[in-house]
Amino acid sequence: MGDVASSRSEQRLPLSRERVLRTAVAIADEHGIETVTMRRVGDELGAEAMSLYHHVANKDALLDGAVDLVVREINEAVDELDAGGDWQVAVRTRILAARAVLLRHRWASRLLSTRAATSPEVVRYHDRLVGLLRAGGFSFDLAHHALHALGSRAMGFSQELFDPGDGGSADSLPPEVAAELPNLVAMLSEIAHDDPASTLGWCDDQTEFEFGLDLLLDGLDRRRVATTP
Amino acid sequence: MGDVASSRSEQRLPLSRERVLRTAVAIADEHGIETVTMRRVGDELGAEAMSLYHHVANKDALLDGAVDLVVREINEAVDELDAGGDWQVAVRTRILAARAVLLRHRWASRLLSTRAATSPEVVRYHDRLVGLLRAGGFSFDLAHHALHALGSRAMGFSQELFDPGDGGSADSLPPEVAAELPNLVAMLSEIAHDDPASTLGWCDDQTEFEFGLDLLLDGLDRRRVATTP
DNA sequence: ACCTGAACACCGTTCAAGT
DNA sequence: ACCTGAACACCGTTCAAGT
Repeated sequence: MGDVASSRSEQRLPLSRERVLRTAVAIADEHGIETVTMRRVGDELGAEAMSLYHHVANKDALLDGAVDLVVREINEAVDELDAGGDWQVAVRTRILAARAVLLRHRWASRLLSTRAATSPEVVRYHDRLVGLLRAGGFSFDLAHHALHALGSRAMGFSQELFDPGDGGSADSLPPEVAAELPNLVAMLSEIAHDDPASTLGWCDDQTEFEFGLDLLLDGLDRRRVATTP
Repeated sequence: MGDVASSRSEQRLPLSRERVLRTAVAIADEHGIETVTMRRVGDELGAEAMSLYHHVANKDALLDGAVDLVVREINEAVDELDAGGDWQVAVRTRILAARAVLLRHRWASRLLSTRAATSPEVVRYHDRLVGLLRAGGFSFDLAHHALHALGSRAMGFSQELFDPGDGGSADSLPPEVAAELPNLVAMLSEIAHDDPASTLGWCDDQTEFEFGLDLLLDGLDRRRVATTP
């Protein structure tokens, strides 16, 4: 019905690469990336799946293009930020702004880390980041290490391997399982004791992201000072 | 031909969950994860694709099981290590051992970060890691932050967003592109100048991984000291 | 030039039927 | 119980044909 692109009133706008990619992003945002199929994107545009091939090479190119649109959105948000002052503040602010955009397109981070394809927008983002580091007194060598050390965190997301809070409270586990996990069980029960209100969802993603980020930024600053005459 | 499981001499061993999963791992190791299909795994075992459904619920379960096999391999490697001494050394050694296993199954890290499914083996790995941190003087709270901060690095891999060395030497870029990337171009040319031999492949993954890891471990130790009476 | 209908190859999966 | 053949729904994609 009133779905992504309400298809009736518009008098069949001609397709374009831009419209195709924007539609893919919209579908992914609303229904998840796994529902983005050539047929579905075509439907949403009032066209056949096969028509898309005049504007994108194939499905891989469509997904690459959709991700690139998101990174462009990041770059636009980030270009407006103040690049002066303390480098740690500038870098931190920039990375958290990138994160805010990615939180609006939750499917994007997985694709971003999956497809090696280094899009111009991704490279541009990193170029500006190196600029901030240089302005903050980093050698090119240390800036280079910094990019690697930050990894996906540079762009505002990190790969959580498992959510320690997922299991709920410690005593929800079967005893024979709990016996095999003495440290996690103890950790969970201490947290539950300290803050009984929050058994589930006691890991605040944003807080944890910032904790890890600050750890890296502090460490990098220490290396910077150590290598600067 | 002499493929993953040479199918002739063996007198049709009965299928089992274990054999199905091991075959999936072997195919992924040799030909890539994208070649692992139900039909292919069946073929390799001299059975029909449909027979697999008696041993795994569906393809998702098969992939989960295959990843779990790899994590079990990590746990076996890691259980043999010395858990005593300096906590940083113990944790570092353990993480690099996990990394060594993952490098033998390069497809696994992507699946590991993709599927939220917190397998018993993954949870077990983290339980032991928390144990090391506790023994090193971490509070449960700080150990918890540490897990988040390490993220996928705890298990030996990190999400590289793009390889700054991928573009080759700086002057291989078209000039109008290079003009848009002043900082990366300068970074690349300085590296090329300092070490002319290595234009491509000048980022050593292992070195960069350890750099980022040490940054985090140092930062965590500093926090530990700051919070310990 | 842009769009389409029919068709193809290849998936995961169901189900009734075999032993 | 374990395994299988045929079939189904749903992909991405090719291609010749339309305007």
